[in-house]
Amino acid sequence: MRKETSSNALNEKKINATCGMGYALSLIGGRWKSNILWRLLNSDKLRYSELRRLIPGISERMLVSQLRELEADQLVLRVVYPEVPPRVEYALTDLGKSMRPMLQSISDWGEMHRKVTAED
Amino acid sequence: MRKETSSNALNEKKINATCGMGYALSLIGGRWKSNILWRLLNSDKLRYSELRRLIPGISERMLVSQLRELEADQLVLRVVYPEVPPRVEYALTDLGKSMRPMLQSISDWGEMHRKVTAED
DNA sequence: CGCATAACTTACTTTTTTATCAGTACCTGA
DNA sequence: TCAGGTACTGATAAAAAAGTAAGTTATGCG
Repeated sequence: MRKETSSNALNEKKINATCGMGYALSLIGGRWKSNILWRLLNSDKLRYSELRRLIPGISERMLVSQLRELEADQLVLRVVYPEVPPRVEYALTDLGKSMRPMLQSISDWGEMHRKVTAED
Repeated sequence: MRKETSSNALNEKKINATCGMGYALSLIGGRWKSNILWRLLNSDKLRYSELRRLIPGISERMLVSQLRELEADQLVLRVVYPEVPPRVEYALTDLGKSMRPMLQSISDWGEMHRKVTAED
């Protein structure tokens, strides 16, 4: 759980309140979020079980919690079909889709950095 | 300290090895890094004490450790002047400067997201 | 009835990251 | 000689993030 009054939490809050960059990173910075977002950017929508299969190594707990956070931040839409067995589909919202150029530039820069520093 | 063989560490390693985005985020994702990088982007070079003053709330230990990581990742250059009292200046490397468009796009998107979600 | 299935929960532990706070070395000017 | 500035280091503790493993729910099918 989060302790809202710790220096830790307060520092994070202060940073995010003043800096768009810190704020944005807090939204996409979870361990598995980039991976999840990447999958969703490349396919219209995905079921929970598809995401689980596509992302090797992720636990159910992590998959759910990252999805819930993305949903709370209005980046991902969760659609439940009242069937048995259940079916739940995840898709990017418009706000989520607006991340594409940013995510692309992060990805490109990362690959560039990796290449450049590998030469040493 | 880091335990290189934990599932946690292995997961991170695997993600970063395959995904430029995860890799890039691991370089700029520290609590204070965006702040430090922002300052350095906006001024040619800064002394340790200037950074400390510019970034309210950061502890010396955090400032040093974040700078050291940035240095290890070849994003920041550390120049020591053998004077008394000591003078140490930090500046972005060329690789560091190459982050500007990426950081700008992260920042812009963050501000946009904040504005849009504040309307609810 | 009892099993299978999808999409989760819950309880708990481990690992990682941040914070706190007290040093250190060096010379200098008073 | 002694306080003061600069740029740190180290030990320890607190907080947060991530991982592990075992439930849960609802229902259609054999």
